[in-house]
Amino acid sequence: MCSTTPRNTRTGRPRSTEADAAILEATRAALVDMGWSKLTMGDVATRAGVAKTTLYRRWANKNELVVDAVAVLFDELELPDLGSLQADIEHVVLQFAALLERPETKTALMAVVAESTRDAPLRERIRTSIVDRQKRLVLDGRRRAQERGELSADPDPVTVDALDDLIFDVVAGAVVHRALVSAEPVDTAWVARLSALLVGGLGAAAALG
Amino acid sequence: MCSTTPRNTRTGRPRSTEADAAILEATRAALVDMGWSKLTMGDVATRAGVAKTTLYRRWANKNELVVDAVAVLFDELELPDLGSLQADIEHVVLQFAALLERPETKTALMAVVAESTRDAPLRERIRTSIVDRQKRLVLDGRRRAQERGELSADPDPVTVDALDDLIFDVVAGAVVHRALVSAEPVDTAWVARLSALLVGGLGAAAALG
Amino acid sequence: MCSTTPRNTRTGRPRSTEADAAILEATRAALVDMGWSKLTMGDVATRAGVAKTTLYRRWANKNELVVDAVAVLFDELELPDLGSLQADIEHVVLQFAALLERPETKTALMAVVAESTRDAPLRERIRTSIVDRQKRLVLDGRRRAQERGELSADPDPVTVDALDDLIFDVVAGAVVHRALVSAEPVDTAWVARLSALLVGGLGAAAALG
Amino acid sequence: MCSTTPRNTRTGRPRSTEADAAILEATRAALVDMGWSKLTMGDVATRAGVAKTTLYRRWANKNELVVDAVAVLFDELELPDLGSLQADIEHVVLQFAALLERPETKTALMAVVAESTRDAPLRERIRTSIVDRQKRLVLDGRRRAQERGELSADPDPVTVDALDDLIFDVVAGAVVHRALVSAEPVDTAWVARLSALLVGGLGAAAALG
DNA sequence: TACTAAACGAGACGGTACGTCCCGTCTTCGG
DNA sequence: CCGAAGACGGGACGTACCGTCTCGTTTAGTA
Repeated sequence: MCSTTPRNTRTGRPRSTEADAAILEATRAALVDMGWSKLTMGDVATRAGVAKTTLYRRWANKNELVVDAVAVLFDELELPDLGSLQADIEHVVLQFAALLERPETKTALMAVVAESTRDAPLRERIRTSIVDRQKRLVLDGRRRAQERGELSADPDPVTVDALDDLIFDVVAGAVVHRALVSAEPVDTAWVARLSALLVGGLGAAAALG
Repeated sequence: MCSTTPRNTRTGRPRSTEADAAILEATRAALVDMGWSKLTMGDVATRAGVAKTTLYRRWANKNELVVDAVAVLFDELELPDLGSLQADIEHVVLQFAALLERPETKTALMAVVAESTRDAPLRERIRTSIVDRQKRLVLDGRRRAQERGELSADPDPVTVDALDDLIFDVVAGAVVHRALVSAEPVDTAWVARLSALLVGGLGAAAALG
Repeated sequence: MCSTTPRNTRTGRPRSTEADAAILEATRAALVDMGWSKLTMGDVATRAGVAKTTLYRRWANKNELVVDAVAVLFDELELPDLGSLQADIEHVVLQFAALLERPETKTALMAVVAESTRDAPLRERIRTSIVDRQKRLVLDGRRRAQERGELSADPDPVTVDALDDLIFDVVAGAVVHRALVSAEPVDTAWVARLSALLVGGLGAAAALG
Repeated sequence: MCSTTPRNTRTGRPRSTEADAAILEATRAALVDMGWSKLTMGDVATRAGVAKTTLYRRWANKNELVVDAVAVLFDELELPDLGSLQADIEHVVLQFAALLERPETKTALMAVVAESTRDAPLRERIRTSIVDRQKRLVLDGRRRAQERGELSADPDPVTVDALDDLIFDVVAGAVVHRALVSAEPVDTAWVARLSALLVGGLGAAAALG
């Protein structure tokens, strides 16, 4: 979780795990109060009841800290089986939209992505901590739809992977763009239209072979 | 273009219009060299051969300046008639992807969007300078497809607007997410899959009514 | 007075002379309250009602600032003609001792001298700002004693200079050592013994040729 | 030698005497390399191959450690009988000057004296570890000169003590001032002038009674 | 021989000050 | 009045040490 790998040595005083938790919690609180660009390391340290050095001992910079602080929130997303592909999509999209409405994610997600365009380690951290972890939702949903017979079972794993990636970018990208760029509400009507478009498109793709 | 409305007074030395252009050019150059978060007003002023006061007389802050500096780049997007909806989509998506590959847009777009989540005037400026200006592409493409008969002509303008907005968020969002969040290449194969999905989905939606 | 020579250019806002004075005054106050080793640049800035950057724009470090802050105090020393060499010596020694009793000089003088052992520019600054300026007292006193006939007038200027330097080191060194190293009071009895020793030694030297 | 008195208990692992020596040696080395103000406890610990806690178990702070580290160097001063007061003075002054030329004493002596102006325990430690130990040189020299008949034997012990103290401050002060404040060489010519002045002054004082 | 208790190295801890960078404003002079 | 130059008060940065603390590991003297 921390940016520096835990030391291999076993000498010396061990790092405080309470400090870790307090810092991440304080970071989320600071994101809510200040937003990403006004968040300062000193303020996070103060909120966490921790010295600034303790932050820097664990995270190299603000971006890595913020990624870790918000990554855990993305793990709350779930994909219960609601009986149809469209219902599953609508449910997870609404969940994702609710997550993006939270002030800590809203201000932080795009900011760290923006920073990651010039920071390869940060990009990698975002990928492993957030992006890859959420692809499971697409994989589960697609597999389940195939089991239901809503989608044909493509035998080529490469094609399947590419399709999963495409769906992931389309769904997540559309929601993020609607919520943050267009700054319009992700309401049930919009979600219904999006999922209809997707289900139709996937069905047509299947029909075409 | 400037944040302050042009003054009505006609006394005194008039503002230099060369300065305006030099500042925006310098801003783009600074974005390329430093990225958004390392860009400083002082550096932009120096690059533009201009005093800091001259910047602040025209733009209230870094974000507004950056929006103006990159907005013009988005006007380069065009939608030539390539004969089919799918071809039109693929063309514009590739253009958009190329635009997002440019270092000045890559680093700036998500950053100002992130800032705009806590800055309503900035949100408005992004909408008018960038977002709304690009919706014309969707509108033109959709209208052209209807004229070709690829899409049915829905008589309800509200439904049409909602569909245009959906398509805009899906296309733009998917490309941005692919390029910046997933950090995977927007290549012709991916673009073909995306446009196939869209065309299929729109056709299915039309078939369903 | 400041460590950086005033710029040659005449453009831009000129430096505040009030800030200069306020900073030196605040430095002396901080020396009194905190002592040299606990004095911080930030505290001096706060006391002076000035930003830290304003300090650093003028002085490269704490030592140069402190030298400038205390140097002016040494200019208060005077050598009125009291009619005899011994009286003149006793008077100036008591003045010097009183100066060394002031908390700002007591804590600062030895500290900057200690630092100057590894800092040639600081050594030079101490010499020009403090040491050389006080040698005038020795020169005046010696010349006056020669005019009175208490000392023979040596025709060789090199010998005279060497003697002035010796007297300066003996008198200043003895007082400093008594006050700060031995940490014993520089009272009238001790001063009387010191001046008697000096006058006797100078007389004997004159007698010997 | 250590600041804390040896514990009375006899259980547990005894303190390492090698550590004591290594620390003092490391302190002198650090003084040479870094100077007093850049010397850090952590660096001394590292040089000594010792943990920081081991330092703090023995010395309360940097100043006390430095006093102990340099005090031993002052014990090297000796006063061999060279047959005349002037020769004795010149010899010890040159020895003292050589000691002050060593980088570890040059940087440390004035620094700890400066610190001692606001730190009574340190002042006491300096007195007992350094100052009082060197007064023996004056006492021996003065007694020896009286035995030779160069100085009259004053029957009043109070007067004798006061004279010893005066000579000590004059000699030590003059050398320190010459070497560190005036930053001029303590060469044989200067030493000859100083001792001539002193011998003359003491003789004149004796003549006057 | 095993126990005990202090000293040890290592290094994390809360904290202070550092000196730098940039902010956005203000103050000067010259055009 | 505009613009350049640059000083201003202010805030945050990331680093270096401080002196303390908590670990697990010696180590000498006792039991």
